[in-house]
Amino acid sequence: MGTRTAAQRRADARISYQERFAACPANRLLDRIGDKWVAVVVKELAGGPRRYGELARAIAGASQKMLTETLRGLERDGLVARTVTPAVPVRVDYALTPLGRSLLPVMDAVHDWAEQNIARIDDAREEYDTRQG
Amino acid sequence: MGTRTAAQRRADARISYQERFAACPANRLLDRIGDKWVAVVVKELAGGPRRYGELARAIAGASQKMLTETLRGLERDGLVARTVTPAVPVRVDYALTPLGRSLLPVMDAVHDWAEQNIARIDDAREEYDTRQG
DNA sequence: CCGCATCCGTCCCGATACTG
DNA sequence: CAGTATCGGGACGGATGCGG
Repeated sequence: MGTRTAAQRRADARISYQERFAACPANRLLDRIGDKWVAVVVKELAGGPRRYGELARAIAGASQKMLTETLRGLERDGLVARTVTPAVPVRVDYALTPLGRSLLPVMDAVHDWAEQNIARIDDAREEYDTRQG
Repeated sequence: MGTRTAAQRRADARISYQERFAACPANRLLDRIGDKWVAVVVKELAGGPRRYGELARAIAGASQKMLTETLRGLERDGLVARTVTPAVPVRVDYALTPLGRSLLPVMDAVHDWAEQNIARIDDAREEYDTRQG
């Protein structure tokens, strides 16, 4: 011992890298907003508070499970506020917090770039695909 | 027949929604830049062209497979250019295309927001977790 | 040096059924 | 109305070995 194999050194390097990677704010944010349903939910809530059922109908593509999990995650991160009104039947509202609203310009930047450049990406993709079958 | 069950109607609604979802430029872009290694690779290439081996060493956390797949995906989308120099041994360089460079401000916006607000997210998360064990 | 092929574990996500 | 519980398929991502 005292010496390590190349594989061990690579593994160690990877682990320490993973730690720094996980600590990087930008990566963590992308992990969050890259979640499949976050963008749509945030966009929907940008128009004001919504009840759970309203979201479920507006975002028909998401299963109940994914919608709930997405909302829970956003709530945990302080981007969305969940308000329970005890009544019969129960009423639950979701709304963006100030922190969540501060994220909207970033989402808009992403959205705008996508609108303007998606055609170029599609072209590049098509050419790439035809070039190599 | 002629009538459909509620389950069928829901399934249909979900499918048509999925199609619109997949067609939305912003979602497609997030799908791309949300990929685990895209952000780091783009950031690395922002500093100029890099050889494959340089990228592999700089991004020690990614396996060879993921690095190659990420680069291929970016190349397919026209965000990265791949240049092969026939020699012995072969030399391969990767660089951002103009389209890829136009994405940098967007990535910066994400990065800046993350830098400024990640602490708030961490606080919210900690409070949420302690509140409900 | 650069990358592909293969195998394999994990975890995301959807479908379904049940609760208060 | 607003969830929770559980199960299963399939994609994602990592390790390893071979090929040009």
